[in-house]
Amino acid sequence: MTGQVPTEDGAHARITTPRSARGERTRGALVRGAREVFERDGYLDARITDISKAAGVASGSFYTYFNNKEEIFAAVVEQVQEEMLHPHLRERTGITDAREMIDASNREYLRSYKQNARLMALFEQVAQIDPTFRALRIQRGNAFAQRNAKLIRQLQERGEADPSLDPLVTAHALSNMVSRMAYMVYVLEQRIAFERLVGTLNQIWINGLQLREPGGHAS
Amino acid sequence: MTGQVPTEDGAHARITTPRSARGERTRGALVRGAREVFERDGYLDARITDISKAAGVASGSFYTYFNNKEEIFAAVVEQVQEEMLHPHLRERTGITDAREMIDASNREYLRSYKQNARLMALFEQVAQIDPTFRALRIQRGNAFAQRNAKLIRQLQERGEADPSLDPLVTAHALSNMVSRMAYMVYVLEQRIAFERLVGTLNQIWINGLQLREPGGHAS
Amino acid sequence: MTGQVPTEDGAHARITTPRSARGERTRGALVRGAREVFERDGYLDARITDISKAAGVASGSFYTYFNNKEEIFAAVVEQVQEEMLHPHLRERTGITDAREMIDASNREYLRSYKQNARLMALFEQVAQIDPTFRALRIQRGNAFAQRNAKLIRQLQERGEADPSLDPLVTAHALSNMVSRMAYMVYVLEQRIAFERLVGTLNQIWINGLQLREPGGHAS
Amino acid sequence: MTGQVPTEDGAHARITTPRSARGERTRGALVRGAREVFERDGYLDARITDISKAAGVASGSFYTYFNNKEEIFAAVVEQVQEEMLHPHLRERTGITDAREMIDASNREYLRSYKQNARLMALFEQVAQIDPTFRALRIQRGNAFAQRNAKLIRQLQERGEADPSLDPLVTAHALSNMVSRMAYMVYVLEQRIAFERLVGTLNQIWINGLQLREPGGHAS
DNA sequence: TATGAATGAGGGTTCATTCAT
DNA sequence: TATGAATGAACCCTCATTCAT
Repeated sequence: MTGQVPTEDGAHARITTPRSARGERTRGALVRGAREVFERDGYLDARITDISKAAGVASGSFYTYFNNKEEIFAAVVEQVQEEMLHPHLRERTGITDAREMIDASNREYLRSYKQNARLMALFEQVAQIDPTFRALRIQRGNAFAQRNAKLIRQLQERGEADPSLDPLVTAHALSNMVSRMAYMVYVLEQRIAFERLVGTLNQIWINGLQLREPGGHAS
Repeated sequence: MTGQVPTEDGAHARITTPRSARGERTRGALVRGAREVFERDGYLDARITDISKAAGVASGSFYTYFNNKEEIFAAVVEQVQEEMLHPHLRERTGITDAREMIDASNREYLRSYKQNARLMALFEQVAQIDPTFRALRIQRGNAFAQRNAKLIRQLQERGEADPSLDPLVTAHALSNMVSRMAYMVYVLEQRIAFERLVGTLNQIWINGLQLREPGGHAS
Repeated sequence: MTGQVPTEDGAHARITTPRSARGERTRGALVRGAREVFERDGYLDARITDISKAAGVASGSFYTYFNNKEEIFAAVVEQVQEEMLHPHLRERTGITDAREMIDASNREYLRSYKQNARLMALFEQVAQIDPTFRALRIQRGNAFAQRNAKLIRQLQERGEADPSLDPLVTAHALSNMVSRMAYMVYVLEQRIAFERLVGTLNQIWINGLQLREPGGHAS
Repeated sequence: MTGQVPTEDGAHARITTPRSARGERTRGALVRGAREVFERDGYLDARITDISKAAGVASGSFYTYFNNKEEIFAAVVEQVQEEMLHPHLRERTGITDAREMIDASNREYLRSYKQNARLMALFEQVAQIDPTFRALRIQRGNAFAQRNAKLIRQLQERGEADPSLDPLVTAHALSNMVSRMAYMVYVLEQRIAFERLVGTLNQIWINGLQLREPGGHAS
């Protein structure tokens, strides 16, 4: 399995899944080289030749592992995802308070986005250019929104959130708000201090949902 | 004036501002052709040749009026802006109620976005690809946010909005939320009914700002 | 019409049929250059670059008129056919005697083959390599055999030829014999004197068909 | 001996004649694989890589036994010849009648050609492409014609065949006729029934040579 | 010997841009 | 100005051949 992005036609696939350690090393070098070049030059200006050069291999070696730019980009995405998932152990342990959850979630998202700003810029760009990745993006966004919508519904049922809001649309809207702000601040480099950013976004979530204390009385 | 987007280096500019009526016609045909091709093929896949062909002129004629794809895109943008401003008479006539203003503003924005979805998709794409247009986008976003921030500040001062919110960040966040939802629904074609969309976004604005009745008492 | 060999998909055909005299000249130069290179290097070793070079035009100019080697080869074929048809006024004028007809036909075929040996070699090669041209070859062979079969049938009906022969198979066989000998002698350069060649082939035709004098009695 | 087709320059030959049983096996697998790939893809489109793959060996192993495509093709030819000679015991035992001999010979040739049509197509193709094999083809054709010419001469001397025919040219012509018809019918797949084909060709031989009964008087 | 990955020369093709008419 | 053909730099991709293990 080369990635989540399947090639349309597997018939003539000349791609090799590395069998030897050496192959593994070369493939790795290519993915690292690609990431370097992509981040430096952008997706469009990245030439296969440069990727090979950055990886320190012959230009032809690229084609031992990938068929085209799209495919190696998929590999970069995959690798990055592993990187971003492993360390942070997303499984929030026992956060029950909605406000805390919102803060933790936003904080973590923005921190990670800031950390990987170059990459995130790249993803935005490619999603804009390549239909495959655009589809992937949409998919992920939907999955995420679905989860949040469920949460919102639960809060509404418990009387802790504005019942007039459409849960799914709201989930999408608030998520988009956060991700777009992250883009604006860390990719477009509109300077806003981290805490001010998190704080404001949290507050808009809380206000937006009209979050009330769990067992609380309307203030 | 060829557009708001100046070429970095004017030295080699061989472009002609049409002097004759014939020239005016040719230039116009090119801009119309460009828009057609851009909307059909996207910015990247649009070839100068195709634009000329769509305009019904010889390929070489392109260079009488533009130096490259970027420049004609600027001309398309300019033309579109004129189109979009003229008819709708944006000048809000005496809306004073904040809620009404929010509704009017969001409604008009989404309506126009929906109307021109192809074009908006194009703008998003180009902003992602070309630094000049990206800068333009940022600029416009900032101007818009500034205006909204001022509004929010006024409301806060009048005790009608949550005073804990950072006005500028909030303005950006809520604007981004709306524009991103417009993109999601009308470019990525995630089906959400217009009224549900406007309604939900309005509500999040209102809740988010904790808008209170003008003369109202804190509930 | 670019030739008898249609491109499979006309959708993206960027090929230009020359509109100006200059274009006509360039296209002509390319076809001449192609013929030169094909005859010199063979179909397989002919590089597009070399053809352009031989034509004295930039490498990219090739693609103004042709999409690939196959297409320009078709143009060469077409041009040659015109050349070979025009001058020799094939229209046999009132030959009625079968023997004379056979002699005239074989003589003319072999003469022309000898004259254009390089080209004929090329055609053989390409027919062996490219399905499109192979099909063309078959077609032509069939048409020719059909005509000859009709002739044989007539002779048989008039009692001038061996009635036990299958006319179509015989026509194919005798034609193939001649063309193959032409190939052997003029392409593979197996030295056989022209008159001896024609004479022997004529005789085999005559003997093979058991041609009898028109009104004659079996000798 | 790697084959009858010597490499022009033996200097760099690194080829190994298998010493071990394992080597013998590998070489055999390669030749079999090559035949498979050649028949499937044609000579030109057969890639060394594919041959190795078809043989179930690593791509590098190819070069242990062969230097290039041409050489392994020679090996295929050699192997096939052995196959085609062994079983059919060509040694005609005591056929003395010319007509019988012609029939036996043509019948056997066409049968074998039909049987191995794929391969024969391949040989035709390669003879058209590779000078070495072309030369081989010529050689064989000449040897065969020489033998037949001798036969014809004998018949002429005995007064059993048309004395006006050039024996060598006639031998070539009639052989070419048969082989070309075989090609037409079994490679180009022009449908002609086997018996009709043999019958007609036999008759043309007989008529062509004006074969008379051994002891017969001119009719 | 066998393996399978690495190499890199070689040709194809595109298309922005120039230029003679 | 308009035309449309000519130019050639730039990159992609293939695959025979080599080579370290």
